[in-house]
Amino acid sequence: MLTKKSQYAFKALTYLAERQMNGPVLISEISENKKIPLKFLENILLELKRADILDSKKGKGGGYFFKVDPASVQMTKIIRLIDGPIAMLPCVSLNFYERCRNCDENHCGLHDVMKQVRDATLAILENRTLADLKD
Amino acid sequence: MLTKKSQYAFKALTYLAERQMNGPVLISEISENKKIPLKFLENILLELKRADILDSKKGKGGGYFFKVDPASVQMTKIIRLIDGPIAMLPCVSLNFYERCRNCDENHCGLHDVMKQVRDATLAILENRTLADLKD
DNA sequence: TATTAGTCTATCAAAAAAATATACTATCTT
DNA sequence: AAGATAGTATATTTTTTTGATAGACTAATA
Repeated sequence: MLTKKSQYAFKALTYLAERQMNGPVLISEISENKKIPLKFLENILLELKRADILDSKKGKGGGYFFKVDPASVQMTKIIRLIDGPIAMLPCVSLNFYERCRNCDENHCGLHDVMKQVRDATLAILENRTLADLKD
Repeated sequence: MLTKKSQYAFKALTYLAERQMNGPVLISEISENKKIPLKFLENILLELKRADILDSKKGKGGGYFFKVDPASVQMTKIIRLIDGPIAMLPCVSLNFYERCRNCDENHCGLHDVMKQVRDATLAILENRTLADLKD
């Protein structure tokens, strides 16, 4: 399951993507429209800014906006940034790999199945970008 | 990510599947061999018994054993029993569905993608049973 | 220089996950 | 029938993660 945090992130990003042309968007506007707790949203947007996906401007007329083309950001990037691993087991994760104790990855049936699930999942998510998420 | 609890469940079930012929297996034997906290394992096995996957015998010569053919139990059954939903969003879950507020499922891009991920995942997991998990 | 709006860091609360404790019941052996 | 074996049933505790909030600070603009 995705956490609420990453769901909020996707909603906020979708909102921003749709308003690309209108210049910077206020955190408070996103918060109200998408029903996301303001302070929580601040943290999320900041994280997305630090990851160079968004940028922001302070003061009057300020707000958040995309630093890069939404179509260039894979969904996997957001999930991994906010939630962490996409795979169902640490020993099968590409970006957050951890070896599993008590079982040999070469002969572990669970490992094999979960690797297949991971690949099937990535095949879909890597072909989707933030531009594909219209609400 | 699967919880440790369901990972433990899979390990224990694999161990039991491999020892089908030898009669009932002690909880303590599984616990030691698979390095699963004994008391935690007791709860897990009990849950699997209540779900009619395992059965048990008390007293000397007792222990746990399969009630049904391991080949007849899909992996999805275990995951849903122990962890709950397989889907990445509640609004896309078949067995634990919850409607999402603040977005229309018919026009939500996130919804669509996650539905595809769910289907791809299930396509794999529904074709695997406990008999496929050799360690 | 006042106002606007994002930044930073810390903290808190609630929920979920992981583990443990304790008393009880059924079954087998002698 | 007694004693040992081994699962049953609940409850509690601890730890981690998630979700949310607070408050002081900084940059930009009019």
